[in-house]
Order: sequence, then C-alpha cells, then structure tokens
Amino acid sequence: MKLITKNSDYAIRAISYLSGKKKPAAVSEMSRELKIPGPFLRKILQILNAEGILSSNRGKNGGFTIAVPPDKIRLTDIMLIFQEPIKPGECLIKKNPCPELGNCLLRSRLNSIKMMVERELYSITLDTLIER
Amino acid sequence: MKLITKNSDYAIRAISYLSGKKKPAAVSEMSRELKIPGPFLRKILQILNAEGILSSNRGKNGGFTIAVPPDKIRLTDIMLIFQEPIKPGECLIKKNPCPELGNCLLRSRLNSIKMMVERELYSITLDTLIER
DNA sequence: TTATAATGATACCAAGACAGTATCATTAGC
DNA sequence: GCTAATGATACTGTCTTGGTATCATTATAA
Ligand code: SF4
Ligand code: SF4
Repeated sequence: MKLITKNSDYAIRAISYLSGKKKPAAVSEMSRELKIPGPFLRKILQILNAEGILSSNRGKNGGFTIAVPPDKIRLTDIMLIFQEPIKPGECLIKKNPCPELGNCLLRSRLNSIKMMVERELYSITLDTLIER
Repeated sequence: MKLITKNSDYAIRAISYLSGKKKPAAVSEMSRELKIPGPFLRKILQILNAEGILSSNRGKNGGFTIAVPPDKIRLTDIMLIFQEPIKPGECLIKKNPCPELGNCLLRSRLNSIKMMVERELYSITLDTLIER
C-alpha cells in the first residue's frame, strides 16, 4: 500500500524548505540541502510554480519562493497534482474493469476505507508537517 | 492509492466461488464462471493450495476445494500472500530510503493512517464478502 | 492400458508506472 | 555579453503487475 509517490514527497519537503525563507532559493541549493536529484527536483518545482503554489524568478539570483501560506495547502492538493486520484465509483484496484459491477461487497468495504483515508489526508495541511 | 492487486482480488473471488461447493471445481470451470484468464487463475489457485487455504486433487475430475472455512480467512491473510506487506518502520513510499530518518512528521501521519487501514482490513473475514 | 483431463512447477513476456536524465531555449543580473 | 538561473519538453532505465507458455506428473475412465 503506497499512499504517496516521491513526486509528492519531494514537493512537500521543498515547500517546507521554502516556507520561512524570504529570498528565492535556487534548485542547486535545495537539491544539495534536501538531497534530492537536481533535475528531478527542478521539474517538480516547475510544476508547483505552474500550479501557483510557488512563484519563480529567472536569471541570476533567481529561484523559487513560496506563493501560498502552508496552512492553506492541503496534503491532498499536492497529491492531486502528482498522482492520479481514485475516481468516486472506482474499485481500489488499478484499472478495475470488473464484471461484477454494482453490488460487490468487497468493493464497498474497500471504498469505505478509501473514504476514511481521503478524509484523513484532506485534513492535513502542510504547516502541520514542518519541523521547527 | 491501490489497496489490493488482481492476484488478491481473484483469489478472493475464487475462494468465494468454492465456498459452498462440495465437489472439486476445475480451473477451466472457474475461469469460465468468474471470467478470469485460465493460466493466471491456475497459478493463483496453486499458491492458495500451497498455503493450505485450498486443497487440490489431480487427475480427471480433479480440481480445487476449499480447505479452511471462509470465516476463518481474513482479508489480510490473502493480501499477505500476494502482496508485499509494509513493514512496521517503513514509510508509505515505495523503497523509502529517506535521509530524514526518525522524526518525520509526514511519515508519522501517514503511518497512523496506515495502521487505521490495516486494522480495518484485518477485521474483514471472507465470509462477509460472499453474496447470497 | 492407454487416452484424457486435470494439477505441479517454473520460465518467460509485455505493458505501464515511476523515478530520474538530458537538452535546448529563454531570461535576468552583473 | 557572460553567467546563472528557470521554462519546456523529450527521452530513458528499472521495477511491478498481470499475465502466457511449457513440460512434467497424476488420477480416472473407457
Ligand atoms: S470483484 Fe469487486 S473488488 Fe474485485 S474488481 Fe470487481 S468490483 Fe472490485
Ligand atoms: S521525508 Fe518523511 S515521508 Fe518523505 S520519505 Fe522521508 S520519512 Fe518518508
């Protein structure tokens, strides 16, 4: 059972790192500091920028800054950016084209677990994840 | 978020199918009935047999029968056979060799969700999944 | 006793997801 | 105009998942 991917994980760590900083931080710095492969981190930051969660400055002394306060960012916000969500009707099996549509007992049990998890993830905001 | 794999799903459906039957059912029959690819189902049934959950008879008129009453089989029993469990300390990320060992807040939040899910899955026995 | 219908054991294979690289273009500052 | 940074995007390697394929063995029934 894997809840989050590295994409999301790295994104969260990056945002945590940026929160508090006032000056833009470059990928090179963050890569070193967070021990995340540079090019990969860069791609992630670019996406976060496109989503409006970060903002970026190009050129020398450029880098990324946080654009949304962490207490306004939910864990599910990040996950939705990097991972495919499970659509409401779907089974908890990847690509679930199952003949037993409708009234599968297993499916309904799993779905209720899924909802529990989603509620829980939704309730987590990034500010509660930052170590001080 | 994928909770169970097809392996497990098929195993559960197969066990459900066998419960109630007194005579052995052959793979060919079950494959047809449950709409599961024959060779794949066969492999799964062989594993369940090796685990003692089913028993098998070779030769003509052979097939598989259920060896453990469904109310004694937990969902987690099946899942443990076909899917790697998440070991206690691990992060909810596949292959989690993360530098921030120990006190990661995200990790502890995810872990508590994991425990919730596992409790839930453990509480489900196969008899409660059989449609009547 | 032999043909047949079944499982046992095991090797192989294809698609997709995931994690990460590589490149070239653009922009901003000194 | 050199340099340090991001923007955009294509490419790649590896692992997992969901299967196939094959050959050996066993039990039954004609
Ligand atoms: S049998 Fe139920 S749990 Fe399995 S794939 Fe179909 S709907 Fe989902
Ligand atoms: S940062 Fe925390 S959640 Fe992410 S991989 Fe490391 S321990 Fe797990």
